Amino acid sequence: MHHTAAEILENADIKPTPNRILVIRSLLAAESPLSLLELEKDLQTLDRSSISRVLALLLEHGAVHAMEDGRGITKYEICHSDHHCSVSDMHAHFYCEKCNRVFCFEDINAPEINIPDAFQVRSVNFMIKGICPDCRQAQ
Amino acid sequence: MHHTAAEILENADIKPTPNRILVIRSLLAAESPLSLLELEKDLQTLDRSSISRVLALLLEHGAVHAMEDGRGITKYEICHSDHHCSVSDMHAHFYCEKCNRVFCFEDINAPEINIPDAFQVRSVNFMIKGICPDCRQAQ
DNA sequence: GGCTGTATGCAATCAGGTTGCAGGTTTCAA
DNA sequence: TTGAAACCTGCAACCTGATTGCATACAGCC
Repeated sequence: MHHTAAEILENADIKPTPNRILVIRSLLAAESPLSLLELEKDLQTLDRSSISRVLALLLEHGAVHAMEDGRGITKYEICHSDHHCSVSDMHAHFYCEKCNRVFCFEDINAPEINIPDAFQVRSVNFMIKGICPDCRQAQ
Repeated sequence: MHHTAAEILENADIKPTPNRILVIRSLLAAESPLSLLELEKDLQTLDRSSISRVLALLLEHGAVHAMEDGRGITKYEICHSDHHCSVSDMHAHFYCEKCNRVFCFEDINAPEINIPDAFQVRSVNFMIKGICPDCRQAQ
């Protein structure tokens, strides 16, 4: 379950370069999914384009999940399932329209979907939007 | 259920200007949700900013739904429930990663979500991504 | 060592979308 | 009927998130 950055890269069959390790560490340390720009802020020594390319590679190899928050901004989180991110892994997320943070509800899976066989499902984005507890209190 | 553009505007308490009627007609005529740029292509006489402002107004008054497809692009569709778009109205959508179209599954509602009370839910985005029947066949 | 392919950083570019502003139209009261 | 206020629209400029082209740097390998 709890892998190091190097292990995650090895599992995904990606060469562990310094940049890639830094990006994964940052994602692991975050308590919620991060956007490209949040990663850039966190990893000040890396160029945005480098982070973007690392994320694209990680996505391609299934090492991270991507999801859109409520504003068309993509957020990334480490995929915790060991090898295959099946559709049923996808848990729900909550996007706070005030503070723009994304929360994971690991225990709320995306529901069984029963769509015509002719559609080939690859992933599911299940985003609940509203106001988070912190922001409600602060109002 | 099947309203005219003017009726939809009246229901939403919005003054029916020509641009607004054109935008709604275009959305009604489309068999799937449209993005701002798709609307612009469809309504060649209207400026993109005008369409954008119409969409913002319609959204504000609950006359349309907005959803993000798989690439951070917002798509819009007419809200078919007569007056109040409660969370439970939200049906699932399918985004085809090949042709970028969005399909509605009107009969698949977003599931009951059971998240802590402290979170105030406003809307739900339930997007299934993959390959649509047409594109599978064309492969 | 020298070659090849990959990684990286910088700058430029792109795309979707919004905003500022000026001109036009509607509304409505005097 | 006139005039003021509010609203609507189009154009251009801008903003922001993200990607691409290109030159350099590096790693792995013979």
